[in-house]
Amino acid sequence: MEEKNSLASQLKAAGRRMTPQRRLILSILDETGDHLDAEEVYRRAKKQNSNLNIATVYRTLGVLKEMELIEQRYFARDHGVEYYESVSKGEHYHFTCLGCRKIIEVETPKIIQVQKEFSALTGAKFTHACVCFEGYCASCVNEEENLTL
Amino acid sequence: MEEKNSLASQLKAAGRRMTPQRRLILSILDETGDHLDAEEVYRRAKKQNSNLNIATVYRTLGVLKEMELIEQRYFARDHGVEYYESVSKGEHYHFTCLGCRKIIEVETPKIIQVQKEFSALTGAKFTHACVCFEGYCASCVNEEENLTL
DNA sequence: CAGTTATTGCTAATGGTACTCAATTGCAGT
DNA sequence: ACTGCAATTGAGTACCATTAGCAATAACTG
Repeated sequence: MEEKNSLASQLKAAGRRMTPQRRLILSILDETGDHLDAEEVYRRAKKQNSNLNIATVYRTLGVLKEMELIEQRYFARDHGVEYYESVSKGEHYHFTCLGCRKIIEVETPKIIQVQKEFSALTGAKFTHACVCFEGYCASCVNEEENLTL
Repeated sequence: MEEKNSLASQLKAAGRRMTPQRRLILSILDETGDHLDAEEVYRRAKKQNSNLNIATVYRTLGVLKEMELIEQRYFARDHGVEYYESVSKGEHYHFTCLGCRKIIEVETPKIIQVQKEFSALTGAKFTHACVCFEGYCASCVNEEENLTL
């Protein structure tokens, strides 16, 4: 309830309003550990509000992103689609397995280091880094080897 | 001519044919230092072959990528569009300035290090890393400061 | 030179996202 | 609680980069 109040007041501060749709969509992204695209958010949300429209999902994802409550991601397998995840997780990156489509999260301080070095060198200021890795996970590498033998 | 022969035979090896359109499109990507999207490749190529069709550009970019003669890039400013550049350059990444839209190339071994560490840790095999940075370059940072003062 | 088949050009389709607009709803002030 | 107004919604449509289908053309083989 604390959370809802804070969300409502954050919205208000930005001249926006709290609506059931927004609450619903944010709760879906907060509760899942997955990375969802607009379509999947829509599918899940529609179960609880069958009247919901996909346009509202896109709009809501937009405002939640603007308020930095969720983050936009792209995955190597499909750069044409935007995925979202809640910001509550720490800084991390994504490895997509081309074999089984699994997404493995990669934690490393090195990306931040690159940013710092580049900033120090050039004076540039970073706002965002999009990093996605692509390849085959250990078990898919093994399967592939078995096939080619 | 050595090059053309090797390209032709590479194509042949893959059951493909050499065509003037393919030669033209590859030469454009080879000669420019820029990052071009399909539309821009099309615009430039059309000057030399006014009959060329955009679908051919997309198809050709596809085969050149498959043959690893060019690489696909995405930039933070516009993830909905694919950009291409010739592979002749070394490993590098891109920083897009949100102020002036300039693209600065970032060279660092750290990304490769991340891949190696992750591979060692999990046994995964990398095929590709998509890294794009976004922010403001030094001169745009300065301008911004002047504005807000 | 002829036959096979990859490739081209054209056009229409696709798919994710954004826009328009009338109807609805949240909320501040009464 | 009631009103007024601006923000939001749902529905439909538009948009734009990319892809697919297909008949005509052209590149390589013998």
